[in-house]
Amino acid sequence: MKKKLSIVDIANSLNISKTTVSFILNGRAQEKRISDELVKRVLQYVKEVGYKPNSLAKSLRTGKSNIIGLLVQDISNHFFATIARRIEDLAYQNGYKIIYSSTDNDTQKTRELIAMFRDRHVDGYIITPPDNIEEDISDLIKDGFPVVLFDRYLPKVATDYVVVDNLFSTFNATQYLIDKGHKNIAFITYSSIQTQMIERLEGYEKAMHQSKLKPNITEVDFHTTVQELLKLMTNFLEKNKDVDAILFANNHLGKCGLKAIRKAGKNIPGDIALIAFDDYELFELYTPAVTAIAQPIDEIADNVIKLLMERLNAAVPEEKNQHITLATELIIRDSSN
Amino acid sequence: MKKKLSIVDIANSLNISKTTVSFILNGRAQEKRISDELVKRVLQYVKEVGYKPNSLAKSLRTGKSNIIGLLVQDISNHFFATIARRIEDLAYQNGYKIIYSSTDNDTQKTRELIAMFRDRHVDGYIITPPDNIEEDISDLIKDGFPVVLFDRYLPKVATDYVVVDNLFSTFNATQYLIDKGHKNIAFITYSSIQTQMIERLEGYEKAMHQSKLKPNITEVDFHTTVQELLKLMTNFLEKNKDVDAILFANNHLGKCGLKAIRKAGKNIPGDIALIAFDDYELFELYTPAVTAIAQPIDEIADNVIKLLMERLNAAVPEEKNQHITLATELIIRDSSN
DNA sequence: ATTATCTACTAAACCTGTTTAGCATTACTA
DNA sequence: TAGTAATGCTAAACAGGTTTAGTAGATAAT
Repeated sequence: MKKKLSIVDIANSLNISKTTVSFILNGRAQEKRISDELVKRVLQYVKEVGYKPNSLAKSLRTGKSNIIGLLVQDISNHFFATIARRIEDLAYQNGYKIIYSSTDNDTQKTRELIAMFRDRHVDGYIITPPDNIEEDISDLIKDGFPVVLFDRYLPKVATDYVVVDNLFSTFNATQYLIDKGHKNIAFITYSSIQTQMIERLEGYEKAMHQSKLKPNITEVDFHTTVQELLKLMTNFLEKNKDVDAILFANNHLGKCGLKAIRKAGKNIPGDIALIAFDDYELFELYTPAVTAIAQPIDEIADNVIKLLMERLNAAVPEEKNQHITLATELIIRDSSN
Repeated sequence: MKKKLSIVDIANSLNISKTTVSFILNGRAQEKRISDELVKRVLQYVKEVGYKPNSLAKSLRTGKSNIIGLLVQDISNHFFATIARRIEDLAYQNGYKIIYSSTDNDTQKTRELIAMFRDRHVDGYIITPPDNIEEDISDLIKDGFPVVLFDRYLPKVATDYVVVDNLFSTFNATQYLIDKGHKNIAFITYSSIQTQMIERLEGYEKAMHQSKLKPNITEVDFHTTVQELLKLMTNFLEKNKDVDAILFANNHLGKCGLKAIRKAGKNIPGDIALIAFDDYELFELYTPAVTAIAQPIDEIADNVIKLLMERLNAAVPEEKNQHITLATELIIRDSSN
């Protein structure tokens, strides 16, 4: 195990000061009036012996880590995994690494994770915030850390965020169902105070209200297990025989709903029409295919990174916050009906 | 922005040396004969002011970072995302954080990522290795870093790994198809020199050979896009009208195959039977449901972390390597046929 | 009474970089 | 020809911890 070279080793080998080496390696040679000849000699030698500065030592001194903290609700969820993947790629392209964790929408866990990230001198944060995390995130912002939220935002916290037009999305989807002649359209969602969920509910309610239809809303707890969800949905179907369409507020609910409907032996969209928030390969290949509200995953990731990079590269902290709202696409797959 | 407290601030406030504070905070008070009274006083004060040691400084001195580097093939793939999720949870439970990246099976990219992780003083590595990465991983091991591979292993590299019994899995699946009376069973896989792929191929070949059936193997390039895969599979179906069953070597191929079959208007399992390696919600809900080889995702993650923790906690580096092979489960969903 | 041992701490070195302040030379001005 | 400026480089401080080596005073052993 050959021990790693340090900047002192380089300096000693060349009989110069480590200060000089540091300046050269950080591109400050010109500014510091180091002769071209020496610069060339040092760079050549460094390359030759394969010296790589210890980034921990660098971070300790500079306070920068070139690491971005990514807190998603659940990395095993297709929506978040795909976004995380793209965020990762873009971050690397910008010279940043990603350290991530899943929050499970758990406030206490998220709080600890933020503390950990902070402790690790993370340069910037990308977060899908759980409830009641306002204070922790405000602290980050107050202390000058760039924070970009996505999927949802915190009305009380002034920072950048990237979301989709949830209200219009469910309004539009509900309207689509109404236009197809459905009257008893149910909405199944999580009981949540998070903006994306509230807006999705509002969109549904608005459309129903406009058409003078009676809303039928079921709110389930976020931590309900798949087993329980299945039972719950099956129950729902039994007790709501008149429901002829269901709008699901996210992919997980949609997936469970599909299972329940399948088990109940109902036909889609014959017996019951279905729209899920978030598209899914599953929905495309299901027979017959399921109509879905597709979020622009790549665009979300692109904008998140764009906002974060702007803040990271800003010489002076930008006061103004940017709020980006992207459009979704209603992917109609049951048009034959 | 209140500036962070350092250990010196704590020491000064209490009129003691920072050495003493350090010893107490690292649980070495007894060993260093610090009086119980002082220990209590320091801990009390530290808690009161909320002092948290700077982990970068700590890492710089100790060489430990409490970070695990996770290199998966693609975090947006359901199989890897689910394993990553569990690895993340278990790592946190053990006091480790995860820094991750997707390799895309790209050797050069992986090489750079390993260098980056190393540079970041990652304590241990969990890797799904791409081709030709033997030397880089051997270097890691030679330099004393714990490395656990999973999903596949490198025959030329002596280290711990967790895999599934690929050969038996495809042998068993093929045999299942044979037992159901299929004669023209095709195998669609990636052209790969990776162990898991080779073994899956071998399992298929072995079963076909045993039953004196003619193998029908299609190998596609790993970097083939979804579009191209679809076209390729559609072509395959057209040119192989006699094929009555297909075994797919992984979830992505299975998914694309399903799409192609659907587009070709064929029935499953009436016209053509299907088994996919890796289970998928998709396969369960597809109508009719698709038989699949399910990998024990939780078990894989559990064992990976177990092996890694054993190495991380070992006082002396363990010479012997542990190779864990887990069983898969053939989830039969087309039994009605 | 002297030396050895134990107790309860601590000064200083160390980890490996970056940054500040400054020091010889030589070149240029007044 | 003294004074100033530019050139080319470096010593030392610093970031914030851990670890080594040791010290002063009290107690025990010889």
